[in-house]
Amino acid sequence: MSGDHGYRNYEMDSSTRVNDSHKHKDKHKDKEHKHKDHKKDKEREKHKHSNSEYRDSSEKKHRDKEKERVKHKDGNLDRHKDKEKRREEKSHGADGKHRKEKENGFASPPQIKAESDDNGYYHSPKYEKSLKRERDVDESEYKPKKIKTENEKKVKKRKKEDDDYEDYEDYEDPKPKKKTKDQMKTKEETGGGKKKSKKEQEEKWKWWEEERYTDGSKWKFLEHKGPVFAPPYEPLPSHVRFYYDGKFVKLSPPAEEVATFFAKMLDHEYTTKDIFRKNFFKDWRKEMTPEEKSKITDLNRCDFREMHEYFKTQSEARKQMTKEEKQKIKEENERILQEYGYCVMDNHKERIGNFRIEPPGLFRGRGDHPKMGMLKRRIRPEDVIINCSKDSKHPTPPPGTRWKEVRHDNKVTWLASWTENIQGSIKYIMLNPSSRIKGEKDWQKYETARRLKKCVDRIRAQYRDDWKSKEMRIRQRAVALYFIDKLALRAGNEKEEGETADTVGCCSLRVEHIRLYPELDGQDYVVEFDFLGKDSIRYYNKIPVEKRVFKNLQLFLENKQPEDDLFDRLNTTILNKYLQELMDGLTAKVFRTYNASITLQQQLKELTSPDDNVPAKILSYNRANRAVAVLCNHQRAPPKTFEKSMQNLQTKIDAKKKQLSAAKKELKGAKADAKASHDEKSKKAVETKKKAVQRIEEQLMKLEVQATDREENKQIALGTSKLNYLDPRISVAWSKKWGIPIEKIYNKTQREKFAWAIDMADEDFEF
DNA sequence: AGCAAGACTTAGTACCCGCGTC
DNA sequence: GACGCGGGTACTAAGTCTTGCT
Repeated sequence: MSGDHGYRNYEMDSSTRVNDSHKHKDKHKDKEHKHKDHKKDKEREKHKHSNSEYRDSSEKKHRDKEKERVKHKDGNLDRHKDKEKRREEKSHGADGKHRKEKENGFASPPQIKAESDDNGYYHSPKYEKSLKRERDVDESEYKPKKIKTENEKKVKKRKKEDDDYEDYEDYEDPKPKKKTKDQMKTKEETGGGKKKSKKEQEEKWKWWEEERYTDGSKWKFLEHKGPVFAPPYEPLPSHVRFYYDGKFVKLSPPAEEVATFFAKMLDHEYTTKDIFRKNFFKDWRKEMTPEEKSKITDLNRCDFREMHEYFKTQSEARKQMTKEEKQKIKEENERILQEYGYCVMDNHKERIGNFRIEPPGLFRGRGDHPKMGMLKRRIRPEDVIINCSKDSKHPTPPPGTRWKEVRHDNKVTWLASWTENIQGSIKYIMLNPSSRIKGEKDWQKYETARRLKKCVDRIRAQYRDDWKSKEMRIRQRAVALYFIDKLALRAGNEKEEGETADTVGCCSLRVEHIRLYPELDGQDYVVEFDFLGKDSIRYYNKIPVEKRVFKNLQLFLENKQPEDDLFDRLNTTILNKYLQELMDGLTAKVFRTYNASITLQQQLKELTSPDDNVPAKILSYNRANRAVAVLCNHQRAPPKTFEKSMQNLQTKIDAKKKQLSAAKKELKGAKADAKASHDEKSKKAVETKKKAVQRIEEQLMKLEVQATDREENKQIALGTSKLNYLDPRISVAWSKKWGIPIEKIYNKTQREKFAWAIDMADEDFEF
């Protein structure tokens, strides 16, 4: 593991997403106090009478002990002090934010602009308007002439004078000058072949070699066909019945539809949970006719089993369909994909990420979600806002309907949006990760992380210094930042209580989430973290910290209740404002990206042995990847089939071993023969046998590597870090350096997403 | 200034589908 | 041809951070 990072401690069952069994349960469900400051004030009061809530007596004991240690002061005094301090901070605090102008979400250092102006652009005159992004082209004037599906004339990249990217804040020119115009020709991807190859080639557009918008717009032209709606509800056949109190009740279609949502989930654990049932029933009743409403008053008396059976049969039947039928469905899906799955953005056909509107159903929150089971209502065209360019062919709503609105906002990237009814948040239809608009952003993210690399030492020195600050808020900020940096914790925004599962990140950690051990297992100053993070994934870790951090934590804990905030003078806004002062574009999450990527790079260096064969090198890669996943706490439920598939693999390995010893025996025999007879034939036989042994040895080794890999991966998910945290150029460089085919590292989708990196990084790329 | 709304990234899981195996 | 498994993908929830309004 990379030097400075804490190890995750996996002795405990650390992989569990904790639902209702976990202790962090609704401790303070105080809906009226939505805002933190009030919240804090009120909480203190509340705690005077809320200590009997611990479910587990041993736990309570522990907490009691903890309480004894802490001397109580008057909470009110504290509170006033808090406020005063905050006011004071404000007065001479944060005005020094010399934020550089940001355009298009890119922090654009002046030199880029200057340079651009000096050098001008090279672009194919044909597309002048679309490429002249700097000058504000009047949207209405702009008409796309042609969709570039083939390799359009190369737009030359701006010339890069200075190879040193130090001065080149945001975008390092990946391969300055090395490329010639004609490198657009993409080689056929290995194995990609077939009829798709033509299309793929057409679509390969190297957006990363073009200029970016700097005027804050995300596109100049956008045309699409709108989203695909969920199919309308099909009432159940009359023989499928619903029973209430054992008696058949014919439901009205709306009520029936909602009932089917529940019926479909019958063998899911969700349906046994009280909150789920309560929420479902409440929302279901809203859909009932008055008669139904008066009749059906108790969910426990409802019998959905016949409906459930029906759906099971249906899905069975679907599986049993003939090839032809399946083929037909597939073709239909393909047709829809072709029609609705793409849009035209600035002369290029781009894949849409999610072009289907979420179908109605029962809300499945993760973890202990207070809204689980609520009805997620059907979205109609009247709920949907369309975003496209004025001069595009607007999508037509389904017959007899209309859109809520059609707007032309090129400052955003979405094509359509609607408001969802569970949380009231907005959902969007956006482009695929392989699109220019997502790729640029992704690239930029890693460039920001690389800029952090250049000043991280300074920042670290600063926060270490701040541990000694006279001001509490600064110490808290410094310790929090230390956690974010060392442990790759998330920022931890405030959440509205009662609206979501009770999960936390760094800034929202509460006293109850950490435990301090002056000494533990021979280590000094150990902090134990135990909390539910994003998606209610448990974070459990014991890590030794520096004495100063430890003392600070003790200080922060003084006079607090378990459910008080650990960092009561800090939140993500304060933290990010501060970070912004340290480096343009720096926020808490950049540390995660930075530490993940740098860890991968280090680990790859450390783990790859030049003499290893390809599978062994890949194992090393996966291990490096795994180190990152562990750092970021990316967990998964061990696959249900895990044990079994491990066994299968073991059987294979055993078989291979037998085969190997047999082959060895044969080789021995052959050698003996050769010795005895000295003839050519037997010599040849020895050679063949030798080869066979070698081959089998290799196969065995491959299997063993596979087994190790899988075992180590049991509860760790590599995908998330690979997709979101690791600068793909590191992986690409590694694969080029060791001659590992990129396909071994990235599957097709990943290669599409990271096309920019695969194209631009060479083997000496350094993060 | 403070906060909610908005936009966009990050996240785990369910399920599908193609492939190898029996 | 059925089966099962494992990777890949679709889905959508849950975060972070920014924007814009009062």
